[in-house]
Amino acid sequence: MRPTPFHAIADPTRRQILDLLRRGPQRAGDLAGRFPRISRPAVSRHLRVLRSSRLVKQQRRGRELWYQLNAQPLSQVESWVKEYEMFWQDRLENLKRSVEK
Amino acid sequence: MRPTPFHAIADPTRRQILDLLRRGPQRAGDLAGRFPRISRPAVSRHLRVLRSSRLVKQQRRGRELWYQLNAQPLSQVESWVKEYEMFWQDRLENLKRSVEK
DNA sequence: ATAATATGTAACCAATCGGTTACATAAAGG
DNA sequence: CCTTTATGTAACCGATTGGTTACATATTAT
Repeated sequence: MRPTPFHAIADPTRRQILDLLRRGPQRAGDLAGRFPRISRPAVSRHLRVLRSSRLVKQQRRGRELWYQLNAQPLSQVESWVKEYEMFWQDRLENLKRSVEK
Repeated sequence: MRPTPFHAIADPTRRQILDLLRRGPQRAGDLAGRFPRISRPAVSRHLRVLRSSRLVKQQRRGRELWYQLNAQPLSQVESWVKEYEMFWQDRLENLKRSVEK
């Protein structure tokens, strides 16, 4: 079962990993090094979730594994959230809508 | 502990509840009625999660409880995702960025 | 008062999650 | 070859999740 991007970004560590990858591809070990409080295998498993939801791609280079951001699936999240924009952009409009009902 | 909006929208049923509430306030029972496959108490607990992450507000009207969308916390999700827009909008740019590194 | 209606909560359960330590695998270096 | 380095996986564990059924509470109707 492929986790939805909604599920993948629910975890704060996974969001942080994606944030790090915006600066460019990184090795698995480098990423793990950024999280002093959790073990390398834990990060490795977060990477697996991100991989299976297609948010990152991996590429072997010798014995190193480089992870690269693939933001595409996030467009699904954006388009969902976008439908809610009008509801917080002005509250008057929101209120009006409710009253009309 | 207040769940983040990221966590709240990770569950598909909760997203659907929010979708329903875009059309206007609804009673707890009406919402539950929209989900034939899961029990009313289950929906009630999803509502509790949404409540504690401030995505809905409730209002008593006699013996009915009306739920209303409060989209505000979703702006947090939107602004996070927004930072990734450029990464899927054109892949050439994305590729260039990687190569520069 | 009593019953009916609308809704939340408690107790329980199996599945999933996120972490750990120990082990497996694969490539590079001496 | 054997060792080191980089990384994933397995087994295990306690906490959380999402569902269920049974019960509690509050408000309206008879």
